[in-house]
Amino acid sequence: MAKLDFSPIADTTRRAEIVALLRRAILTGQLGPGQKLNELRISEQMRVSRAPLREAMRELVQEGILTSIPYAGTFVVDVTAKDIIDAYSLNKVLDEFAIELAWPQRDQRFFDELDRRHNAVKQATRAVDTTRQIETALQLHGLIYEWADNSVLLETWQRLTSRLQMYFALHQRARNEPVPAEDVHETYVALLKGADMRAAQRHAREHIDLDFEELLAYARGLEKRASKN
Amino acid sequence: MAKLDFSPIADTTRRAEIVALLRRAILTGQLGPGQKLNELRISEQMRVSRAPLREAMRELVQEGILTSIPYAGTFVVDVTAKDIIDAYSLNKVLDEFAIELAWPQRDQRFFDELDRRHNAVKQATRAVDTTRQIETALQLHGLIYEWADNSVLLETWQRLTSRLQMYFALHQRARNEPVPAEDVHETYVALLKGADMRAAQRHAREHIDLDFEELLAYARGLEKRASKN
DNA sequence: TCTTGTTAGATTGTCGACAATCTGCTTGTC
DNA sequence: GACAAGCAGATTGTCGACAATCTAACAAGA
Repeated sequence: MAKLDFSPIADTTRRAEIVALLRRAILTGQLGPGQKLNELRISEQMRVSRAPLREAMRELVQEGILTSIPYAGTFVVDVTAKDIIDAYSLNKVLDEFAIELAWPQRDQRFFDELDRRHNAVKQATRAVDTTRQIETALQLHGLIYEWADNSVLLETWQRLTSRLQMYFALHQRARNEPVPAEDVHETYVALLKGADMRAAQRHAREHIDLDFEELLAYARGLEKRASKN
Repeated sequence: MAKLDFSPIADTTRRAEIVALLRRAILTGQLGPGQKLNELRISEQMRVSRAPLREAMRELVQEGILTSIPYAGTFVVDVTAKDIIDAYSLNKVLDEFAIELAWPQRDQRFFDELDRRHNAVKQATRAVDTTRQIETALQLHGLIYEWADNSVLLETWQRLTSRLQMYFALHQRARNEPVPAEDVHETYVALLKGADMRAAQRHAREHIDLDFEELLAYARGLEKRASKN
């Protein structure tokens, strides 16, 4: 009999679906930073009672994309330039570590998956679907974390990714120009297939710094607008 | 008029208190790994309804010390040897990064706080209060993260600390012998006051590895006992 | 005019009850 | 005796209502 792997069945609780809905709304920028989440209004819109909604919100608070003030409300986290800097500098460190751990684990399945995700990025780029472009790029990026075989590291990166995705979405949304169609991941993929680990680590840093400049400019804009308070 | 800083007022929601109670119970080992948390029973014991209790549990699930299976229950996370290895290896990386960031930020207040926390450890050691000993040691350790001025890094470390504290508590609980009374932090503190950053980073790694060996032995014991399933 | 007290409305926090789901046992059938 | 169906019992998930708290507008007094 052939060995068959079943994937976990879908979460069947409203709570889990609400979490997914809210997270998506936040990470795509439909819910902007600082915006308040009115429990009654949202629960009515979703045709759900406040109990599972509130539980879902608690999860997202711990996930770091919502913040809660007792008796005042729950809000989408504010994004400051420093937050972005902090997230990115940590991401660099984690990247280096992840590559180091994943390096000896690379196998055929790794390379196949690498190509698959790379193609997904290219496809989203061609389709000019910016949201999906961000998603796929982060998934490509996350491969080394999945292969690093360190659950705590993976979990940490996934948390960080939530924020990065949010930052990128805000950035994309802010500038109306279409996203560059060129593929910036070609070198990264090639290096991960190669034999020079140090080179891969170095490139991960530099590649990140690339988009970083743009993102920072956007963040500084946010800073200024924050003075409107 | 003298400048006066007020600290934020205490959380006044039941939820927050429940979170604190549960976290403490788990981190001190009163609630062991794999143990199920019966909502009705706990809510009755705490004289609280299930709503805030469940919200509190959602937070702790996201914090990584509880795990939830829909319609089955919420349990204290299982601890495997690999979890401990993973947490520690990540901790090393984060430590190096934190020291690097905190290094130029060191000032008189840093040194004062360093001594204060170091004394707290020594006092707990003299009093043979193992729980407090773990707490204070982690707080001493956390100083570099607080001074690193990177909110994402600090948050990440605090999550990691939850687990480390849990692991240590389990370890301490497992062995009945009293904790060594000698002070293993003397060198660490001295190095943080010194001028050689690399040396401090190196020592952080080695110092961690010290307790690590013991902890790992305990973890492997857990592994074996897990076969009782 | 500025400050302080009051009040109404809205929103969050909490509660008790009901619905959905799981687990283990019993029952019946072969 | 083995095995599937079905039935309690317990537990989690969800709901609607009530209590506690905050906010903002307004009134009263210095």
